[in-house]
Amino acid sequence: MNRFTEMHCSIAQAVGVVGEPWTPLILRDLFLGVRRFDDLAADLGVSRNLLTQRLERLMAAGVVERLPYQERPVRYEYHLTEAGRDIVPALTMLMAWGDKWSTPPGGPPALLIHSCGEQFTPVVACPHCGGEVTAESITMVGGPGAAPGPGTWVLAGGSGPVEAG
Amino acid sequence: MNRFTEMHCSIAQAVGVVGEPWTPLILRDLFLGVRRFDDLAADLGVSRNLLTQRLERLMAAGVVERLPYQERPVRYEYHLTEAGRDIVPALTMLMAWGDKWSTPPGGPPALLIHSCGEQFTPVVACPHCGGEVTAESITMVGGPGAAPGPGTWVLAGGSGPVEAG
DNA sequence: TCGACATAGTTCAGATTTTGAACTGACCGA
DNA sequence: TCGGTCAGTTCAAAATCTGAACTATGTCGA
Repeated sequence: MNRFTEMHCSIAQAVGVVGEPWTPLILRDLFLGVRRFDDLAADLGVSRNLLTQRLERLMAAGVVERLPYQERPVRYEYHLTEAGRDIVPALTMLMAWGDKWSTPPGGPPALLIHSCGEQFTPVVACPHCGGEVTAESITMVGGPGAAPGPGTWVLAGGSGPVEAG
Repeated sequence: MNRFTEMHCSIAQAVGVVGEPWTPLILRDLFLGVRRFDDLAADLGVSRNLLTQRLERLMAAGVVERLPYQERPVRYEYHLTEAGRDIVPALTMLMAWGDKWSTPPGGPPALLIHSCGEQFTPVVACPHCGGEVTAESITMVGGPGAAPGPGTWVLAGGSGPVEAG
């Protein structure tokens, strides 16, 4: 729980859980197979106490789970839960944005291969028409849970389409 | 510039620019049409000096631009640039994740309408086959810019597909 | 049985960042 | 001249993060 998770906004909810410093990179590493405390700390360069705290928060949020991989002494590995794996597509969009707008020297550090066999740049799509989702092609409207409060007055009351852009 | 933007990882690049506390919500508000300093501060509940700092960083990164909307006295509005609008699809994925895993009381605070006319939940897709991108359907491999260093050893050397999940 | 090593943390002082409230400065309108 | 608007700036206190050392549990080799 932090101030973001108390806002009536789904972006704030997500940011409150997976948007804290280091957390997206922790999730990336877990996805890539870096699962042990010392490996995460070494790979990321994050301080160990903060890593402890972030993993605790992610476990409390149900995004990460800790599983023993040996007894005597008991040692644990961290794994993404279903909710954690479900954030991976959003991470690929961040990666694509970083590649596009931050032009790393020598080209992208990593590439994505889809199960269809092709190397690809991910896009967000509308599942109804299959068309691409861009800032220009969408509108946000208040939903059933719309409520007044910080971060929501724009949509409060479900008062209809908001002109955006 | 911060320690994330110095890493050889596109996710870290993106997080370094748009992942600081409050920044995703600032971008959301700019997208929704909240453009003035006082409106942003009031809507978000962020301290004004931090808002100043975040907007400066976003302008330096080319994600936001400041345009005068009146003279005498000169007053400015903040707008998303092309790079800023380009992050919006990723924000919709965070929103969808928040809706799915954080079950807000009363339902989602906001809904998305695509230009095709349908209300939708965004998905990440492969532009080659149109298939959905999930943690299970993708593999990451080292790209041309792969380099050793914090946050990259997993992919360093372009040593081939990484088993993930 | 001793010492070195491995893993997964915890502790804590100092540095950095963020908050919250008040203040500044330019201008308008009555 | 007074009050209000807008876009910030200033600054002390609070919260967070870093970096290094330390703890705890158990293995292994000599």
